[in-house]
Amino acid sequence: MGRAFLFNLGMEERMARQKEQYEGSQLYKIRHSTAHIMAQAVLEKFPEGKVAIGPAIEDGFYYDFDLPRPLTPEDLEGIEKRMRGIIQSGVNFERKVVSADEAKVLFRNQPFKMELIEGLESGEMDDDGNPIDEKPEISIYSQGGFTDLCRGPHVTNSREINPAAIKLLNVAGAYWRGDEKRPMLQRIYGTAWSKPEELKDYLCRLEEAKKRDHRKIGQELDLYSVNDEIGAGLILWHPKGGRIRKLIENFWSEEHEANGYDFVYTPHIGKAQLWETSGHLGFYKDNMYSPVDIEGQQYFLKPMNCPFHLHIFKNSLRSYRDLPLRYAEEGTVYRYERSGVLHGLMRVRGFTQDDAHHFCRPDQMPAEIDFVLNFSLNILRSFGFSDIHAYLSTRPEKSVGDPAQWEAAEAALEDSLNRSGLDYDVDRGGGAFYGPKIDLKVEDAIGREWQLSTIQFDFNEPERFDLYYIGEDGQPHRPYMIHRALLGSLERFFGVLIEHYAGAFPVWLSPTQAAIIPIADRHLDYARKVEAELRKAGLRVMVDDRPERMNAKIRDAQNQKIPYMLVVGDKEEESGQVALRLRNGENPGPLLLADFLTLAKSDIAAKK
RNA sequence: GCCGACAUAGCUCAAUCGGCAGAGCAGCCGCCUUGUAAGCGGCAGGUUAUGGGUUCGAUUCCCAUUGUCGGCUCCA
Repeated sequence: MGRAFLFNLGMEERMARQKEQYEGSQLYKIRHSTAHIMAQAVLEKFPEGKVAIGPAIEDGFYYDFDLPRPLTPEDLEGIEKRMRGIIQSGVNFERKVVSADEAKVLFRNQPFKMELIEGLESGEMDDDGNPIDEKPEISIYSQGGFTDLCRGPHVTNSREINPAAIKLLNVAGAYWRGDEKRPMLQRIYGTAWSKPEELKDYLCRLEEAKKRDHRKIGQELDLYSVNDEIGAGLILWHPKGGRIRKLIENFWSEEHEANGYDFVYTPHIGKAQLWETSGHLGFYKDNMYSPVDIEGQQYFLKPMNCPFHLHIFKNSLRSYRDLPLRYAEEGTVYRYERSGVLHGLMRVRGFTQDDAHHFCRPDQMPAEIDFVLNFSLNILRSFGFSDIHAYLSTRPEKSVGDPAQWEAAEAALEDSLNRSGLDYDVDRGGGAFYGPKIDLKVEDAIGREWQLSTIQFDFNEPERFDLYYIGEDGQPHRPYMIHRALLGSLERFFGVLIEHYAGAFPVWLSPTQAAIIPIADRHLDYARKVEAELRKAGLRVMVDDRPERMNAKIRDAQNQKIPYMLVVGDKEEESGQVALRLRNGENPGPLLLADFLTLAKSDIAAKK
């Protein structure tokens, strides 16, 4: 995504206001000032160190340094201790406006600051390195012998910071100005709050996120793995993960079937010429793997499915009566990702997109957008994502296609968003060069946003492949093409699902829906009868027939996050009942098998 | 890719200064026949990620490779 140029519209205005509110808040000042105090502590330890920038960020702050040696965790402890000392000594933060020349003298030994001053002086960028419109005044802040180039604001005295509510979190590498061609600096991340309880809350939240980490749960529940010998970023779906994937795919297929999609299947490789025509070898080559040679011809692994779908469209002469056409495919693509960015299921090198391409007439386009947006929302909601935010990205400076078409497409996207009632942001100029798009992001159970769906116009490929249909007038016309991935990739979607539910998937997606737990061996026959009955009704159940105590079986079922545990003993066997226990620890107790079945079926139907 | 940290049994983790690699869980075998989150005993499990080097001797020190983690950049 390019740099966001935000316009005032609905939610973004609210977000901008929130951001402004944050930047004016005491907490913001506390964090920003804590960053300065950290820089002071670091420079006391490494007088020859160079400082870069150190802003307050969401939940905390960071500061970038160029230091003579890598920092260790022990260094961090020492720095944090010294910071508390500085805070408690009650240093004042003093602001002073200086001329560029004065600043240059002050910071003559700080090359990064010098660069910032030059930026400020020429009126090109602010002290965070962001482009600005007006030439700002240059201000400096000093505290306890440490002076920093800074716009502020800051606390007036360090006593406003609670030394028990700050904590340094970790050290990481970061490029100066985020540019990989420039020096790598050491960035220390920290967090700061008004009260110690808030710090504790925040650390709990981090802990909670760690517990939900799909990589951890993926192993605990035996859902998937990656293997050294196979390769980084290549996913092995284990039986339980595979079961869930299959359930997702079945639901996906049914919904697509019922909504006018056709299913297509396409190969994993295609000749160089295909990717020349599509333009991928021009603009996407960096993400594509080296070609394989087949009888002297170069073939590339596909990074996208669209060229194949375009060829299916092209394979027959199309009438305006045939449109819209909706081709859907769970297409597995391979993209080169730099080793450092790989991350569990979220960022991989081979993944399956739930892809589709819509081809329609210009007059059908608004309805088609409405359709695809609503279809997407319905599916996402079925998976338990109720908080969905949309992002509309419009025409960038460099683009292909007729500007009038762009405008029509953007208007259709925005109208459709308005009709949907969704909150949305507009990223003006943030679209791809080939068309505007809507991205949908879902909020998970602990408030994090994940991008899943994307709905993109493409004015490029129909042109490149010379797609046309015959109109009412008997003449060829270029169709509109919409590219959409709804769940995004099955791998990432699975990762998001795992984190959203912390592994406790809704019943309809649980690999095992009920564990039948016989108390003693003599209950095994009855347990098998219950199993057979539930199987017949379509439930995924298992009997835990290990020679273990009931308590152990309950514990294991609970840890496996199986939705229903059905304990069967003498009483249940006599009365044709099962004793129901839920994975949240609730214990509704005995009920007739038929009643349990009704309950389970209603939970499944409600996608609970 | 870059910066930093890390890699020991299926999993979670020990092993002092360079001196015979160990525990819990899981697995297997047996005993117990059990009422809502771990019953008891035994057995087995290792080229210490891979390759090289230093050393009388390397899990430990050095180099390379692969992978993982935290970030940067990028992104479904």
